Amino acid sequence: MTAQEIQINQAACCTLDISGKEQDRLVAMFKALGNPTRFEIMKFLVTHPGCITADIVDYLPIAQATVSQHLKVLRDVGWIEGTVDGPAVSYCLHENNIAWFREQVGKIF
Amino acid sequence: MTAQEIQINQAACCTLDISGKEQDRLVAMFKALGNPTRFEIMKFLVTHPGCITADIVDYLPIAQATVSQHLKVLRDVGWIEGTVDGPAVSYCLHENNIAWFREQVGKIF
DNA sequence: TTGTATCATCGTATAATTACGATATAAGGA
DNA sequence: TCCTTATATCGTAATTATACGATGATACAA
Repeated sequence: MTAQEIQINQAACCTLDISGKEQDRLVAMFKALGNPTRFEIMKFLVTHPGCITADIVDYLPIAQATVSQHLKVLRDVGWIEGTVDGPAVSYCLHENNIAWFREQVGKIF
Repeated sequence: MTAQEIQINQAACCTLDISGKEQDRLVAMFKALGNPTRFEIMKFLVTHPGCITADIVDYLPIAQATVSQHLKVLRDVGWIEGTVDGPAVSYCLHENNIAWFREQVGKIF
């Protein structure tokens, strides 16, 4: 169920300054970090900016396929960005999106 | 520039000062808001502090049992707090925990 | 006590997530 | 070209989340 699918039974007098696609994106960012493994990946990236997937696979006790899946989730919602570097992919935090997230959290609550 | 000053600058960027139970709690808070319905409930509470469950049930297009379940999740992780008021329960945002969340997000990323 | 209002919990069906091994793809070297 | 390295994707089993109606629990008024 997305923000657009939820049919509110009351006038829009109660909405804050987020809704629709922006709200869905924010919720997706919350959801992505609501997983212990993905949170751990984010923590790793803070201290290892520019590391490649293999580094994360070595660090975590889970299979390569699973790490790749989690990286895709984090990429799709905008927490991180990957740069192709030969056969490898180098990952970094997506600073702009992180700033946007922090800004939204500050605005809403 | 001394090594100490460099360390201070790094700490200002990202302290990564979280682990164990605190990290689990933070992840649980992320997860709880990573659901569109629960996010909508939080938005409603911003503009309707002290409202009761029935108000939220009227507002959302989902069954009372489902709303109650979502409220329990939000309560358990600390986003909101409920006060018994006769047969009803009045809900508010848990300001201290929200401040803690914002602080953690600011510290880590 | 009986009835009503309010909310929580139970049981359960369906959907989504998470993990894995196997396999496909893409870059670059021999 | 063929081989190696590094990732992504596929198929799938197990777990978890989400929603519902039915029912249980609690407060209070009549």
